[in-house]
Amino acid sequence: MNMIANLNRDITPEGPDYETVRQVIELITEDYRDQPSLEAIAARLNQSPTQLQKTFTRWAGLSPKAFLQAVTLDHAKRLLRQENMPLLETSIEVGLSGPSRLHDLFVTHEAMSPGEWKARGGGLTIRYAFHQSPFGVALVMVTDRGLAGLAFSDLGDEAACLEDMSCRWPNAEYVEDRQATAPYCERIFDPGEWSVEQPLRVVLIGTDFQVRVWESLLKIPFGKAVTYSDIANDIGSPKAMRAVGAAVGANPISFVVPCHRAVGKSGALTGYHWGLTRKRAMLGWEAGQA
DNA sequence: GCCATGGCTAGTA
DNA sequence: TACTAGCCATGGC
Repeated sequence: MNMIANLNRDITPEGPDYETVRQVIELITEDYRDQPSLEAIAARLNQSPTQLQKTFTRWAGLSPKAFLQAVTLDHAKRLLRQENMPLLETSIEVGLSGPSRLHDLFVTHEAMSPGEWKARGGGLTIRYAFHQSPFGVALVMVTDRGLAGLAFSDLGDEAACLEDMSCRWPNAEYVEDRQATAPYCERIFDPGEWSVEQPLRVVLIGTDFQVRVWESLLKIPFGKAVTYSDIANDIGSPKAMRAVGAAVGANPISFVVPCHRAVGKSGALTGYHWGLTRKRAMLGWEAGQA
């Protein structure tokens, strides 16, 4: 698995490849009509084309051109069409009864009781810290029951990011604690650490409906995509696709609960709480690991 | 009233 | 044909 090496390099502070990647995707997205050449992009970023090519390929496992193709409408449509059936079969048992193979990052999850949800985090101690990740700065939040939150931020926006997350559970007590969060962060972004024996523990804090949607998201395999209405079908409310969209958007544990794998029926990416650019990056990166 | 939806229609090139 | 803008039913917040 070459992605292990990729990730380790990215997590070190001196390997902020994501920043370069982000700018490339952004540029291409803005100017996609005139399909800027590698030379043109490199010039805009003040880098040599070969250097840019190398950085990008190291990060994504894909050349910039191939990466771009992986994030286009056509590709997303193909993903949806060929795989539509087996993706969300409700065969997987979810719940507290031990590790389920929920997408490739093995996860056990438990949901908060309605009472705990209503308390808006009251009585809960949440430890958090910012870490480097392949997708920019990551805010990791844990409780003693497991991972509760994962968010992303660009450099300099950490405060807003923390604010965004902490107002979801306003009554919780927040403690900055790198010691507590670091092991989670390493597990999540290092696929070598993904194992059935020691699944990642996550706590889903949300309404009943939201938790059902998030459980459904956990069933989407790595590198695949489903539509919002697929999810609506899966949870038994086929007409609630719009509500599903809202619930997907409220997912507090991005990446681990793969909300970036939900796209519109047309294959359009529609939205992403942490920025469409980041959604593209995640989808393209996953395509490159196959 | 909001919505990270989706389906339908009518108007363009 | 093919793409777009507009309209609205929908369900959970």
